[in-house]
Amino acid sequence: MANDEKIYQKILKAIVEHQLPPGARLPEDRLSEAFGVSRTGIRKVLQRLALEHFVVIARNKGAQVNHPSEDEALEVLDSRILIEPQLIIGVQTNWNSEQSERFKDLVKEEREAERAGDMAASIQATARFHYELAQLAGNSVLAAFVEQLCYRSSLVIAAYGTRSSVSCDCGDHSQLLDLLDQQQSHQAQAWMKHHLQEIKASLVLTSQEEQHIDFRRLFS
Amino acid sequence: MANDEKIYQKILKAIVEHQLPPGARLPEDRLSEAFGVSRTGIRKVLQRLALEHFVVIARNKGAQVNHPSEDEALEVLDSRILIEPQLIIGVQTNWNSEQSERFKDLVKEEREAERAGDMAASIQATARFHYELAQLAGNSVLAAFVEQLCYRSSLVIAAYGTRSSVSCDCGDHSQLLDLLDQQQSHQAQAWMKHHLQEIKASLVLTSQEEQHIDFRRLFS
DNA sequence: ATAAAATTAATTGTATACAATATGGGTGAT
DNA sequence: ATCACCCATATTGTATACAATTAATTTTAT
Repeated sequence: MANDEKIYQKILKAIVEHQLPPGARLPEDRLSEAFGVSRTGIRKVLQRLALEHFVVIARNKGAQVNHPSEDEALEVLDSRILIEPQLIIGVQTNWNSEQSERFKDLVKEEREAERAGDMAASIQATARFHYELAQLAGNSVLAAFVEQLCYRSSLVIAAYGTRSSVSCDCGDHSQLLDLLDQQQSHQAQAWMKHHLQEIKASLVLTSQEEQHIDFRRLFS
Repeated sequence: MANDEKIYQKILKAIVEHQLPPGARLPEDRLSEAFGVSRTGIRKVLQRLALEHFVVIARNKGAQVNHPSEDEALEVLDSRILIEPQLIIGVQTNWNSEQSERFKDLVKEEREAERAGDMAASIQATARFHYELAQLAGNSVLAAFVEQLCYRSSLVIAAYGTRSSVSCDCGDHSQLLDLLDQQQSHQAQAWMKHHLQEIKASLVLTSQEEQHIDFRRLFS
């Protein structure tokens, strides 16, 4: 793998695993000495992360981890609700016992991470479950977009999520696998939609988070 | 607008309008002298175009306009078929006479460009119709993705399209506007799906384009 | 004359230097 | 004491220089 790519992966991992919280500044020279490359390589990575909405770059002010707005948070989840259930149709046609085993392993990983209290691993495993499923639908253009949306969801959860958002306790991913095993694609589709709506509903949007609080009203 | 952004827009325009055909090389120094900036700025733009699949960058070999594979071509269209009809629901709820007028103007632009034989303007207007419609659905995350898909479609048409792909002669966009005016959202949805399927069907996938031709068989 | 090898030219990859811009601290005036 | 202004510091923006790689051309040997 190219060196840039490695740096990109490491920073992205730190962001989606909530090691770098929304709003954290990412100064170029600090990163360049941390990774042992010049600012040139760091800039390249930061620009990419910015295009993918993981960081925001303000001119002459540098990059910081994106703190998604409430609108953005909802739109990311709504996008997944619109796309992922539709992909189940394609997933079902490519479903076989081999895939079934593979995804059962993934669920096992999720469970172990959650049991161990390893939130970072838990977040990664959950996202992987969703976007590897998307890949199975056979459209790599859509799968790449869903992958991005899954990672953006991790960022959304960092900003607005609760314990239940990450651990997905609206039921287990294994329920979906059972439905796929039984060829109940229509129910699997409904399950996916409901699952994502639960995640969306678990977000706490305070709706006044530093967006011009009306002090006059507050203190009179 | 930032200088980078202007250069990005110009190169992207040249690509989607088929001024720069698939496969065309994009040497950094040539571009840097053309735009009057150093290679640094050009590289930034090329990296972005690469992430968005408009160019491909081979290590130590530079950038060239992407020549989408047949798979990619079909997947781009399939993605639009999956998403855009769904967006019609949201479009209908935000539809009013003001929007109706705005889109009628856009269709007029399309017609004039086609009548004048200005293919570049025709391509631009057609793409705009689709992604401005997507914006009206109220989800800017999805709208941005659809915008990208529309531009990628222009590239797909450059590679595999026929006359009918660009001029969309499966009927006119104004038909959709009529359905929206009459609140026939379900039919509008069906129209959109059919419209995109027509574009997909108009592609000519020769299925042997320089992918290891069997010379022995050919000349014996 | 052909094919392999070596050299030259062209192009990209990376680091560094300098300029431009924003941020924070401090001085001075009111 | 407070506010405005200016300077110092830190950080990003852009250009350039040099290294590394690839492609092309010439040379040389068979």
